[in-house]
Amino acid sequence: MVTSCFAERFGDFIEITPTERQALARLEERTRSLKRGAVLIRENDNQGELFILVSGTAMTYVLLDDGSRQILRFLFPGDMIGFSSLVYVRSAETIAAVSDCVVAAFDRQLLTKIITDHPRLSALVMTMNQLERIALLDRLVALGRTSAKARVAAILLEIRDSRAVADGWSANSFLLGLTQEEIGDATGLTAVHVNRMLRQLDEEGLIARDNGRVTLVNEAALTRLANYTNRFNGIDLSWLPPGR
Amino acid sequence: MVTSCFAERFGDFIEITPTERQALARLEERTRSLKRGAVLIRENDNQGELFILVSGTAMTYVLLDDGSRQILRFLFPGDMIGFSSLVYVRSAETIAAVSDCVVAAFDRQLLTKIITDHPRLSALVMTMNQLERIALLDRLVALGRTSAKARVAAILLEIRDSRAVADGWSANSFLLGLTQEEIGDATGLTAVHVNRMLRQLDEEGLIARDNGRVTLVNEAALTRLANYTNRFNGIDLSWLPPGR
DNA sequence: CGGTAAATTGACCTGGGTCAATAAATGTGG
DNA sequence: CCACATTTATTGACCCAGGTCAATTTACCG
Repeated sequence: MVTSCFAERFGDFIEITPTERQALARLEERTRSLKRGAVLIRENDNQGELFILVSGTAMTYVLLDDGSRQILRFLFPGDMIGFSSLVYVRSAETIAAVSDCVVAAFDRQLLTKIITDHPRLSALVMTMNQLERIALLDRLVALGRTSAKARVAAILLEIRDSRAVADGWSANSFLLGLTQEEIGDATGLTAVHVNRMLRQLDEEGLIARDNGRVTLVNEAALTRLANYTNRFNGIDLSWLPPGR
Repeated sequence: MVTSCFAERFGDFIEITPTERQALARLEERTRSLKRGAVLIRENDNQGELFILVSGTAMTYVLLDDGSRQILRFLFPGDMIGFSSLVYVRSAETIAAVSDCVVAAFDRQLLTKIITDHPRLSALVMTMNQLERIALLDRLVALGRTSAKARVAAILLEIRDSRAVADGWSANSFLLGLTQEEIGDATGLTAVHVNRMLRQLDEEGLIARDNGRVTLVNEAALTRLANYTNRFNGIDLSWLPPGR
């Protein structure tokens, strides 16, 4: 049976046809392993390749002149990587492995072919792009208008839910897999302040920590505090064209 | 001659075929006028319609429980509106008119049809979505890692360049068309602090102001200060499938 | 077991927020 | 075209959330 990380992402929503599955499988033929910290695409690079994350966690970020870093998004298995180097001559963001990862590389011409031959997959790719846009949107709101504590709470929930989708099951205790500096760079805070916020959330009984492992003790309160919405719910694919 | 705001957006890059032009024109048949301040789509709404902005300036924002607002993006003629209510049952963001505007409404089924019949237009829609994603990304970086002054400078440049694309010509003096409160809600600042930053930029000789009109006196310095990249340059459409 | 990356914590500082008062600008009805 | 009402812009005084710096401690790794 031909498999595809990307297809699995939407397995619960739609039935992929055999032809479609085959087309998607072609995207994941050439895999490559990355060690924690390795850079896959550097800002301003362009090698004309796209990727699908097969396993592990990756992230995208931008470095500023003063050396500070803004992490834009964490990536999980099934995520498509590198659209910004598709549309622009130079990539707007750097993409790097947060944990050891496996990625599948494919040429942009393969995407062009899918768009031409498989309208429904084309719509799925659009959907993925929108989901990603909305993840950015949520983080943007958090950075612009919520407190440090809320942002840290939000990222804990986001990581838990993203991992749940990739792994297929959800637990309220999980390995975070991020350093406090990474959390800070994602939330627009310093590592020091992230530490203080984690301690507070801990002291207030909202979470418990044990070496990288986080337990969401009071998820409802955390969700409220963080102004968090689980974006994996409420997806609507009723507008998709039929499969080919 | 059939016209399309959306098509014009990419007129410099590719030659649209007559059939394509016709398909796009169908998206803009039903227009509607909006008064400044009117809400087109409310957060959590869903009427299953998409829009193209024909004239004027609009914005998307999210309101938080405490009443604060984060403006995500300003929209200009040719922008497609409402993708988040396409992919989700409920819209993630509110869309409202910043100035009096005209929008064209079309049913999501029309988009489905375009995806099915016109692969190249489908790729163009994807491109638009990416451009929008990258606009969010730039703002995210600004909010997370740059100073208030830099963010205000960035928004001035962004508005100027966006308007230039929509109008087809660029000037270093333009009507901002935003209140300082709107600038604040877009940059994650208070209106009061936006005012202070504008004054500083003015005093430092980077800009000049005269009622809502802004003149970029030292654009190079402003660009450097803001860490600004003009995303209307460097677009690559070489991967697009041929037109039908 | 030494060496480095990551987490913690305290002391202190500052960029941007809050509150409040005033002045300009813009709109509205008559 | 005027008088009044409502936004919007401006400025000062003061405050605090989150940053900076520096010192330890703890975890991880060859």
